[in-house]
Order: sequence, then C-alpha cells, then structure tokens
Amino acid sequence: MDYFQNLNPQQQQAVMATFGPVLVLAGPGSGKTRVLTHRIAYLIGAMGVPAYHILAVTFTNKAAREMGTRVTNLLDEQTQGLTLGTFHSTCARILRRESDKLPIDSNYVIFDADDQIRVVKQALQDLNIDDKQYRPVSVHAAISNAKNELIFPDDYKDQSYRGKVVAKVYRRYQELLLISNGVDFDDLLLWTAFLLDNFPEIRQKYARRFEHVLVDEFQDTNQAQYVLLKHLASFHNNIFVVGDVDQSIYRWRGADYRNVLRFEEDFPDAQIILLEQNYRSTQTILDVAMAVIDRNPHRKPKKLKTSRGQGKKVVFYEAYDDRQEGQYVVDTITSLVARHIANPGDFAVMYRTNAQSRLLEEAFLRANLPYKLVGAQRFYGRKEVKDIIAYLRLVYNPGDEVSLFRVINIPPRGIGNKTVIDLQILAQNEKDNPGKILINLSKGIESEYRHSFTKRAATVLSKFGELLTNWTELANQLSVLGLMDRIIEDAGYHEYIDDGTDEGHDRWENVEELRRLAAEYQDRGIESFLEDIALVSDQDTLNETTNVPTLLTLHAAKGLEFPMVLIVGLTDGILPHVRSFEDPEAMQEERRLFYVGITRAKDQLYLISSLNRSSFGFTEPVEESRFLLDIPDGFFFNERTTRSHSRWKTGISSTEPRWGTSVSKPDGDQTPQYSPGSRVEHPVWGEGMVLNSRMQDDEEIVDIFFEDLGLKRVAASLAKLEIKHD
DNA sequence: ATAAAGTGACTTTTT
DNA sequence: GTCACTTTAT
Repeated sequence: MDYFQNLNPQQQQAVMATFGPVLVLAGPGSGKTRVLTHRIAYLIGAMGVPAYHILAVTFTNKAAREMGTRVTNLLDEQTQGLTLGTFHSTCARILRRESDKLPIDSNYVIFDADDQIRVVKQALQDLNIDDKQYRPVSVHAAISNAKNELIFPDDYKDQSYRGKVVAKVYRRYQELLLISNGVDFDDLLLWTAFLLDNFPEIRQKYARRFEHVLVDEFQDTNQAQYVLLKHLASFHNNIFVVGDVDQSIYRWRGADYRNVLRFEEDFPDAQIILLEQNYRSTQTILDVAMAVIDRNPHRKPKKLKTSRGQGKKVVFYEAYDDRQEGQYVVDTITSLVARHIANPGDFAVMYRTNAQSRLLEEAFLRANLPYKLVGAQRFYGRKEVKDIIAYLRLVYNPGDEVSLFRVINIPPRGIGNKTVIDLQILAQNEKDNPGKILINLSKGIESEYRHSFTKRAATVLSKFGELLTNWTELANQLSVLGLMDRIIEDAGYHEYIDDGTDEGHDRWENVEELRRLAAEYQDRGIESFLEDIALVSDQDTLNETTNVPTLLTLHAAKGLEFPMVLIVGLTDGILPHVRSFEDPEAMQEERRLFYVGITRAKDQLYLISSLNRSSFGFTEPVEESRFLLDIPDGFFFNERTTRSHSRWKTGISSTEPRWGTSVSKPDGDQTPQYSPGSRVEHPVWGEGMVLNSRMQDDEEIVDIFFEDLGLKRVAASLAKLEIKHD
C-alpha cells in the first residue's frame, strides 16, 4: 500500500513526519484533510500503531465522519478502536466513563443553548436579580467565557460590581446544572480538563493510551481545548496539529488563534510544515482572497498558488435592495443552469447572518426552485422537536428540571402555574428533585408528599408521575423509537400539535422526521441518541447527495468547497457586521470570515451588494462593504458600478466616514421596456438574458447576463439592444 | 387554568 | 416583523 500516492512533497513530509510535535500550517484548499487522513492510515498501516492508540479530534461531526470513511478507504480495513470525533463528543464519552470522580452521574444530560439560557434565567430569579439589567444572554456569555478559560465560580475574580454579580449567578447556574444532573457545552471541556488536571492516574491512563494525538482546525481551539490536548499528549508527546490562522473565525466562542503561536513556544522542538499549494480554486479567486486578507495586520504574508490557471473573473452585482439580491441569485443560477454551464448543486449562497436566509428562501420559493439550507438549529429548535426530546431526556434522567418544567403541562393536563411553583418550592424545601417527587406522588396514598398539595393538584401531578414511572420502566425494554412512540401516545401529543391546520400538519411532519432519526438508533441506546442530537452542528446536516443549491452562513461554509460561490449582503454593517466596528480584533475576524467565504469557490465567485437593506422592519440606504474596496478593479468581470468605481478612483479610503449617497429608486411612473427573463441581442456582446431593469433619471438601466462575458449593466438608450422573440 | 391579546427586545456567527 | 414573555379576560 502506498500511503503517499498523489501527495506533493510537503504533504508527504507531513504525513510521515517523525514523532514529536508537528505543526502544519495549511492554506485553504491545500489538502489538509488529505494530510490528516493519510497520516492516520500511515501510522496504522505502515508504522504498525494500533488504531486504539490514536486520537483524532475535529470540530464538527461531519468532518469526523468524513475522515473516518477516508481512512477506512485508504486502509482497506476497519479502523476498529480508533478514537475519532469532535472535542465535545470525545469529552462526553470520557465524562460518562469517569463520572464517579465528578459531581455528576453517568446518565447526565447535555443542555443546549436554549436550556442554558433558561437556567441562567432561573438563577437570576433565585437570586432576585433584575433580568433587564443583567440580560440572560449576556450573563451567559460571561459565564461561558470563564469556562472556556477554565475558571470555576470560586476562581471568578472580576472585582467590578457587575463582575461580582456575574460570579454569584455563575455559582447558582452551576448549582442548578448539577441539581439537574446536567452539563452545558462548555462543561464537557471544563470537567474533562478538571479531571485530567486533578487526577494524575486518569491523566496517565489517557495520556499513555493516546500515542498519537491529531487535531484539525487547530486555530479554532480555545484555552480549555488547548489544555486538554496538552494533557492528552503529555506522555508520548506526539501531537500533530493542522491549522490556518487566517481562517480563525470563532473568537466570540473563546477560540484563540494565538494557540498556534503558543504551540510553537510550548513545543520549541516542533516541526513546522507549510502547505501553500492550492488545489481548489482558480488563481483569480486566490488573488482576490489575498487582496482581502493582506490588509490584516501582524500576518506572516502568504502566497497562495494554484496550478488551475487564471480562471474567470469575479462578478460583482449591486442590487437595489436585499429582496432583489435574492432575485438576482435565483436568476443567475437559473440562467447558468439553463445554459449547462453549471449544475444546481454546484452553487452555494453564503451570507453573514441567519436572518438573511429568509429573503433568499423566498426568492427560491417564488421561482419554484428547490434548495437546501444548512442549519440544524432550524429543526432542533422547533417547539415540537424540543418537546419530544425533553420527554426523552426526562425519562433518561428524571433529575432534568429544565426538561420537566418544559413538558409538565404540554399538552395541557391541568398543571397550572400555581401548582408548578408549589412543586418547585416543595422540592427546594425537601432538598429533593421535582421529578422524583412526581414519581413518589404516583405511589398514591402512601406518598408523604400527598398532603403538600390541594387534592386537585395532587391528582393531576400524581397522574403525570405515573406516566413518568411507566416510561422509566419501559426505557430499558424499548428501543428509542418504541419509547418515543409510547410517550407520544400516552401524552396525546399527536392530537395536541396536529390540529388539522396546515401548520399543525407541518409540526407533525417534524415529529415524523425525528422518529425517522430515532429509528436509526435501534441497536444503540437512548444515551447515544440524546448525546448525538445534543452535539449536532449545522454542518452535520449537510448532505451532498441532492443536486440543488446550498444556502449557508459564512461560518458554516468553513471546510467546504463549491464550484460556484455567491456571497450576498456585502454591505457595511452586515459584512463587516456593525458589532465589529468598535473592536479592531473583531473587525479583523470579519475580514477573515470574508476570506473564508471567497476561498470556498473553485471556479467562479459572485460578490453581491445592495443599495438598500431592510433591518428591524424598515428599509434604509446602506454603504457597500469596505472590504470590496480592497479588491482591485482588474479582478472584476464587469465594470464596478458608478458609486464604488468613482470612490475607488478618487482613492477615498475605506476608513473615512461616508456621506449620504443619493439612492436611486425605481420610478413608478415609467415602466421599463425590458423585463427580467427576456432575451436581448447586443451589437457587440451578442445574445444575453435580462436579469433586471429599472428606471433611473429617465433612463432605463438594464442588467444583462451574457454567457461569455458575465453580467453587464447598460443604459438602454445607448446600448442599441434588440429584444429577441423565440 | 387557559386562551387571547399586548408588550418589548432583538439579529452576528455555534459546539 | 418575529419571537418570547406578560397581562388580561373568560
């Protein structure tokens, strides 16, 4: 078996690098996944390292799955025993095994983002803190940041007034999680790091086991992850990390690309390998990417090269507003597909914020075109899906208060607010768990809690407790799907959500989808099911099988590639986002985000901006993204529009304040002569398709797509266009 | 106890 | 222009 087939010299060097620390700095499209998979295969196949002794961590399940299949293909055998997963799922497994050392039980549940906010709210309420002044999301962010830096409540040292309040909330928040036998995402890392820090025998056990530790997307690790890795590699010292500081886009989540620099300091004997040869994009795309990223300060300049040739120029389009942006996207895709220049599945439409997807989706729906949207949140965030999961979580771990109070009266079963509060107070006084109190109540007359409630309340509560008891007993006998169906049946959930309306039908469809997912867990238990769905990322839901365009955020696009990439919303305030204006570090990250988007493109790039944008209900004029000004005109296919063109020429820097520009509006009194979709003949450029037309100062401005030239914007009176009739 | 109607905050990005 | 949370009416 040749483990170096189709690898360039640098890639080969990385694959068979000697043992010890290795840092691979890999530019976009330089084959870093290839290097990682080949190295794992090489270690197992050529070096005889048992798969059991190898640990490889990624950031998404999709990346892990992909690596798994590729390694298996290379080795032509099962890679039994290989530990390959995300940071979070790997930690989750370690915690289940070692929970006896920690204040959690092995059947702990993982609280998602929504649950975490609920717990913060509860903590604020318990401490009588005003949640208007201390917004749950912002308090949670502070707690999360602390956890990412491995700071426990007792070590929280912010002495400002606000800091002291946060410390109190943090302590209560953590108590509440433990009462529920739950952990949040950050806890998975925090508790594992705690375990390895404080129990030498456990650290030894794992550090000895993992002869080789390999890490993907190393620039996105936070401090907790970095410490974790150092512990895990502490015995054999074979740590192989791959990353690119220019693609670090998760600072807000605690990621610190400085970990790459820290790695060089902490492992001075590390081998450093550079992968610069790009196999993905055309040179034009790489040049544009470099023009953008080179403006970031304190970078080691990097030269991206490809052997793919210059390729086509970049198409720039300035739409009237964000709605028309969507129309342009759909028109462009339709037109290129109709001409057999590309397949629908070749396209990806990328945007900065999730909110932007709505108008795009509407444009696709109007045109009756299928698309796929990357975003697990969409599905798992649905009320009906969360309800069912909450039921399952509650059965798996009756201590889970968040899930209990979520479903205690869903569907309505006569347990009102008053009763719920009484139950909470009782639980607090008795230092018992509300879920267990319910189960106790279901014993009927013998229950000591019977008299703590009114007769009516005791009846409804014990009835629910009875259901819970039954399900808990069934949990061991039934499959996940069996249990789920039983719960839906007993709770009357189907009738509750499917009320005969269209929306009701949709809601039930979502439950059906969840049932299909559960069906895949026939031979794995409820534990795997709950863990997997708690740790799915947006990217994980993406499957390449369908030949339709993909809609996704720039963040979700990292690690992916598409022949045709359209980036929309290139206006100041969206990209770069307003929230980054005051913070230079954040602004640099916005630039990296744009860079990541650009470098996803293999063949052609469309950059789309608009003159007006609706935000917060109203439409207002907006400025073109300052990043666009950093791209020299020569890379664009079409003429830049007057507005940006003149600014480029006069050399007004992107940092200068901008004056209000006159915004052109379609004139209602005059009707454009050329309608979108119609075909026209241009004396020089030949045949093209009208994508858009609008009146401006008594002149019709027409955007026409020509097969060979791309998009052109012309004034109808000057261009001598001829309308073609089929 | 529950459904309907009103208020107010909110939009970065996600394991 | 949406969602979640609160108040009010039945």
